[in-house]
Amino acid sequence: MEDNEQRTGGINAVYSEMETLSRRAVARTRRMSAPLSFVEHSLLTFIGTTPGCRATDIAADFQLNRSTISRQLTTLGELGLVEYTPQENDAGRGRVLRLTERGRQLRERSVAAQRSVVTSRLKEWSEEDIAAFAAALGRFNAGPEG
Amino acid sequence: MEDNEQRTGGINAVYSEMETLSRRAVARTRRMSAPLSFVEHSLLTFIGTTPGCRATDIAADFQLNRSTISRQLTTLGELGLVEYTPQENDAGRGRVLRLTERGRQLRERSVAAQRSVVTSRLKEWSEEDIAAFAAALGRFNAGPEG
DNA sequence: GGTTAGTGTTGCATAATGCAACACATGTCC
DNA sequence: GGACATGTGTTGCATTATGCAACACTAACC
Repeated sequence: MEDNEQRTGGINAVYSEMETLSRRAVARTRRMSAPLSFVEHSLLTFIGTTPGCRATDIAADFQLNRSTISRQLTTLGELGLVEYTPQENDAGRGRVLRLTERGRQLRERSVAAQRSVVTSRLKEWSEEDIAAFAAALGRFNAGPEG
Repeated sequence: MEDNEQRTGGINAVYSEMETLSRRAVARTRRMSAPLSFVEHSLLTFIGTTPGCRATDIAADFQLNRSTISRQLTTLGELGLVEYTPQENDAGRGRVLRLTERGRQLRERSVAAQRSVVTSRLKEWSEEDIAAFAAALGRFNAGPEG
């Protein structure tokens, strides 16, 4: 835990850039994911990539009230994008969510549009730089809870 | 623009990790920036780091309606966090915003709390890795519009 | 000076969110 | 097995956030 200046400066830079990145990502989702809102898009992604997740898990991860998630899921359910998996015997409390085929398709379309923006921003990057960047992002996301 | 598989895979990974990163950043801000919302926190940061910015610039960047920004700024103004700079002769249209001393302090407190989470996640990273990560994030953010 | 275009504000409607209370299901303990 | 505790999802109600349209005001333009 050597707390030298260079390390602190690097951390500050990382945080600052991440705040910019996140603000722009939210704005981009607002612009490009219509008619999905940022939270709705995040719901589809989370459900699609978190097998076995329940509404309360989402609420904890998103830091939103359970009632908010419940209502959002009701909406997505009425749109035919999300559904409850049939009850299984070994299922614990709560109900397990999953995407419908339509949900997968809609999310894939939204992702493709936003990914094109990322592709454009990485236009001048070498293959190695892209791989290193992806690895660093993955390492950060997989890191210890803070 | 050689479009080989490895490059595409890297870009997909970058996008996927960024979506996770942004979702968590928004959740973290919800949890740690109280009583500031994510948008309010973003407003303070944007105004603090974008000299000469006006309400309409924020609306364009955040992809939110001007009326929404106007009301949010009214609230932040009543809280004594944001103010209009006195009219200058060479000022163009609109009114230029800036943080008050209280606004700077409140934002700094909020940033410090969130930055500690980033610090914790980078605990095992070498100084060089942190510097490289910060550089890559900066390069990405500074890249061409998409 | 008159016109055009950009900026910020407000009324109204809608969507998103939180809190509290509740019903229901699951787990625990005896 | 039954009583109790705990977790999950839903709904009523209030508050806040957001969008759209209309407006007033101001700066730019010819």
